Amino acid sequence: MTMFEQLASDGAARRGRLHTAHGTIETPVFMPCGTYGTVKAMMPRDLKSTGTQILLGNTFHLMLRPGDEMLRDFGGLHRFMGWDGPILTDSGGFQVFSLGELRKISEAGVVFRSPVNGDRVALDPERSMAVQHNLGTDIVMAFDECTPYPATAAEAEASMQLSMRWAARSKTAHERLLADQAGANDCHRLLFGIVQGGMFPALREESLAALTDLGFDGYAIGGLSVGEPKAEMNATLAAITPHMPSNRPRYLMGVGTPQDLVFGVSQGVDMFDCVMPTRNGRNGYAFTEQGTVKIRNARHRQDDQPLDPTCSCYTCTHFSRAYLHHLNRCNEMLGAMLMTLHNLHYYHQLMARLRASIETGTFRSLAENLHESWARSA
RNA sequence: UCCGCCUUAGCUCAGUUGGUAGAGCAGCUGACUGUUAAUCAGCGGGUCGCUGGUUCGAGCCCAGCAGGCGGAG
Repeated sequence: MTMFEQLASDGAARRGRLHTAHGTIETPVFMPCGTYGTVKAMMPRDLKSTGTQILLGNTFHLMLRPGDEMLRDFGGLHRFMGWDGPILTDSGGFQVFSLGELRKISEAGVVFRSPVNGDRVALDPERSMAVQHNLGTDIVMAFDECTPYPATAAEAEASMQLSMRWAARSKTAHERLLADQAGANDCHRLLFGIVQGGMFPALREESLAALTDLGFDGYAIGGLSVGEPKAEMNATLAAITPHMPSNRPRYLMGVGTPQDLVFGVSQGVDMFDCVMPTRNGRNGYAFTEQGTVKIRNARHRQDDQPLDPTCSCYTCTHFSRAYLHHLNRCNEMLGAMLMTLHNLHYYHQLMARLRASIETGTFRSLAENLHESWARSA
């Protein structure tokens, strides 16, 4: 059985299937972020009920707490957090970007100051691979540097070249770890490389070529949605996806809004992840078929309507906007839970509709309808 | 009845040796894209209890009054 199979296509959009040690993933797929071994405010059974197929964990955060060796000895992250589906782990590369002043980068790797207790924490390709294997992740991400924006061509190139050298080291370390585990029934573990290169198409192509020369199970696009204008992000994405291998999954990292997902799928992206549905949900911001809803706004104080009348999630079938408004005002945790539940349900429903439309060749008209509907409310 | 303390934003309170007022919360709004985030940011809002006095100038000093709290009878 091949690891990734393409079932249908509609324009550049692809409908596929990705096989992992913990199950098969229907693509295009959205993956919620479970940074610290939990998708915040969600129990695993909630995730299942919203249609979550695979979720993210984070190398950097989990190695700090509870520690990757502890998790290995415990039997892995899946058992620890009670999630039996696939898990993809970010390599810590995004923390190289997001922790800003708390880090020092060199050829060897990165030294962080732990945001937990100020400890000195070192991370490099070899350590990142070891941590991800200790966690027992299904999809390992190469250790990279997420290039900041804005960056000059020279800066973006230097950063990208460093990420490519780290990608080679990641692959070597990953294969050594796989060899060590040969015989264990759990060696079906994928490794994805990450394309960098800032907003420069030529650098992006160069990065992709470096990665395909090495050969990875999947190819991710990193370094987007880091503060650049939307048009620039879309242009950069559109410039690189046509060059990506069609027989491997394509993953757009850290993106995005529902509109971003539709655009990404239209460009042939298979996988997405983003904190937006969960973080924004906790902050009182809902995504609906009619556009976004800021539940804290005074206009919802006595609103007896559901968040989204077309939605079949537990939140929308049981509670009013007035109640969600009240919970948010009172800072009650149930508010964060119900809002997150809805947002994830909405994201996964959206992906399911996109998948179905690719199968029936109606992707384009669905995308147009969605944009019209979102635009009407905005 | 006497003595002391208090009265400043919707609420709880800061306001240094006199130089026409601030915070937190509440309210209203915005942001959030491989999570250092149940987070962060902006805005509106006050005859400083009332009436006089001293002073170039009073939320700050003085007198009286009103209301509140505590104590003594």
